[in-house]
Amino acid sequence: MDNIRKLPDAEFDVMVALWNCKVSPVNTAYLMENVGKHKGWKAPTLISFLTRLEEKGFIHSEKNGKERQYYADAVKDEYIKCVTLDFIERYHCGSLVKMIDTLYSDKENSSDELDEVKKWIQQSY
Amino acid sequence: MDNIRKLPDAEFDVMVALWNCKVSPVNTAYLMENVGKHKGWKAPTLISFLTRLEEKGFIHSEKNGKERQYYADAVKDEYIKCVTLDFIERYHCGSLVKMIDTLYSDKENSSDELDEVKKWIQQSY
DNA sequence: AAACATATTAGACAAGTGTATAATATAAAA
DNA sequence: TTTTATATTATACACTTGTCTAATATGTTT
Repeated sequence: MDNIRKLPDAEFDVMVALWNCKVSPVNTAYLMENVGKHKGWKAPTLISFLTRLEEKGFIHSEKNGKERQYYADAVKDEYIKCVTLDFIERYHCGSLVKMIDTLYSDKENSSDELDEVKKWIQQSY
Repeated sequence: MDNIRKLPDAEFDVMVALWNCKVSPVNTAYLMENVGKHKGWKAPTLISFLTRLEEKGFIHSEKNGKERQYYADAVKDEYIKCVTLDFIERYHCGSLVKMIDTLYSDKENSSDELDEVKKWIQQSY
């Protein structure tokens, strides 16, 4: 959980689609419906990303007749958490407060979001 | 402040060095001292990044004799804020709370950081 | 003015990313 | 069992990013 191979945008989008589906495995057609089409990709484009994700160990697949079925192996929350820690480290010296400060230092429409944070802190710790 | 051209890592590192120096402009030698050397870059590598940053409109420069002087044009806080909003949008559906939740849902060593956040909220809003 | 030192420029190149076309399987229909 | 339809594979290609070597300028010494 430390060697965070940050995925390129398109591959991440595919992972999200995979993570979000209720069933597993899913086929290319399904993923075309859920990301590909929306992004304007041709099928081979999608499959390219899937192939690369498999090479990187984020997913695996099985060929089933003419089609191929894909399984997500990486865990969504773990991945997101890693990427987020990385981000805070790089852009905010590893400090969540510094980040919040950058975001809301100008006291504009900060209320809503910060209110939620306040609530979150109170009830969950 | 909306068209956030996210910089590649190396170029961002150069920007940070530029943003952090007290004087302006600075020359390549100075930047070599402050990032280049540390990153193990040869001078032309650094200058490549500077050239690209200039093409992207983040900095400008003036030739002064044999040397060149660089000025940061982009504003650090603005840039960081944009990139951060972008990040939260992409990885946490635009919700700061969702992000914090992903980060500290496991209630481990969350105290310190969250304490700070609590304090921050209390005193600044 | 020649020679030297050194900063910058030009250009190059490999790897990674986004994207697609053409070729090849393979299931289904005729 | 041909033909047809469609999914997948093999490639390819342009751009971006990280990095550098060789060439060129220009200031400084001699």
